Amino acid sequence: MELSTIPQLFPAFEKELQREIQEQGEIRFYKSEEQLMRTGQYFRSTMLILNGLVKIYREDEDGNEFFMYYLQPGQACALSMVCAAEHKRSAIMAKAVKDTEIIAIPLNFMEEWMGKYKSWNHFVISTYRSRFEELLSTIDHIAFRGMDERLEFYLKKHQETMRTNLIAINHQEIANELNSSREVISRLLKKMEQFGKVKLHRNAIEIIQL
Amino acid sequence: MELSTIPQLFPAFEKELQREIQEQGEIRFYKSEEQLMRTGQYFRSTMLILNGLVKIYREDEDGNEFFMYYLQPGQACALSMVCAAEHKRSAIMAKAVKDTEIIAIPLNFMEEWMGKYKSWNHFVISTYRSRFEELLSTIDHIAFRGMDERLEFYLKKHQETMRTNLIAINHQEIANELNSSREVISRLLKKMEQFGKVKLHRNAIEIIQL
DNA sequence: TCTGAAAGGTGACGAAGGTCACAATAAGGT
DNA sequence: ACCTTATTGTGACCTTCGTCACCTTTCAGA
Repeated sequence: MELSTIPQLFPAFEKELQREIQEQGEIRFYKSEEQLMRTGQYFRSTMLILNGLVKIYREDEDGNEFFMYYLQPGQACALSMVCAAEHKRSAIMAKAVKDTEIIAIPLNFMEEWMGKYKSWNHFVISTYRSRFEELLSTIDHIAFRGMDERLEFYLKKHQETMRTNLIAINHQEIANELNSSREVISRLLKKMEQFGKVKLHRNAIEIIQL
Repeated sequence: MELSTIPQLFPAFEKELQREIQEQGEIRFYKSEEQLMRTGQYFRSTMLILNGLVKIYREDEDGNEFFMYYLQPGQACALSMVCAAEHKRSAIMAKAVKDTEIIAIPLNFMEEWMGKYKSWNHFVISTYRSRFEELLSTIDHIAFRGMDERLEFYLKKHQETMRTNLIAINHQEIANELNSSREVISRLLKKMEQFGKVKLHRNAIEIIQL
């Protein structure tokens, strides 16, 4: 299947680069819920998402986690680029939320291709750019918005990304991802239900109107 | 003075690139407190700091501002790169905190040099990288830490960046930069004074022990 | 020296959100 | 059908922080 997906997901890459990726990259599979990388880990490669879906979290020393953004097929983990290049520990945690297939590009090729392939260079830079903007928008939310707005935004993102109005998740997990507590999330969800924005089910939230 | 500072501040750049920067770049001066760019503005160029000091803020629609990080001589504004490249409006505000001299590189050269000069390419990427990390650390603070810790961190950054133990600033301004309120900052500072961490003066804070 | 503006201090109060304890429901396995 | 466990609901309470009102101190300029 890799033979078909790489040109499809990365059509801007030169044929030769697509071939190299297939030759040098190592395909890996992760089951849903499996961690692709842990906070504190070193990188030896950068990762391109082939299919599935990945969520990126920030963690602090006390184990609090905090959802930042999604990575979709055709995207790369900007942090793995940062860390691989600087030989630094990972500052983030990545988790598969569907069964996910990635291709890992060893650091040395990543560097080599930067000079060799214009399209790779462009890809790396535009990856930084888009993640940069995600981070800014994340900062906006936690700096300027209340938990109610953040919850709505979270649900909206989930809805758009997963393309479904029925979100299969429990309140505790949402609380973790927003670095809040279950009771608070439960209360806010209840309020949203009263406003007709969602309908609550066990282990699921149905989006009505956001 | 530009003739000497560019090779000095950007020693990794090829001689030819240094010459091009001097030829194509436009030197601009900003007085302390002057804004280098405003939220909502379009970019036609990216900026390299030659001397002085610049602070980068995030602003929301209601005019709340929020300090993110410093830019020092030899550094570039990553956001101006993002925005210039994508023809997007600025999502940030930049303000000189000392009299500051910058050199503005028009967008088309920025792109051209990416292919032409390895060192420029590397510079752009490492600018993204370091700003990326700044943003992550900013997120940490607002997501996981209370105002007390954030205030200490703010003062520490100021102290390190300005290389002085006497910070000339009033409480209201700190409150603005942390998106808090004067009273809260005053109270926290008082508490820090009781713990012997700082000594408070009018329009100034003396760092004792952080 | 006087005075007004700026800066800082303080108490009261409220809202948001975190924590605790425990009740109510629902689902799945036996 | 019954029991166990996971999930959700709820009230009480606390802390942090923002806001308001008003006071005190400091300082620069008339």
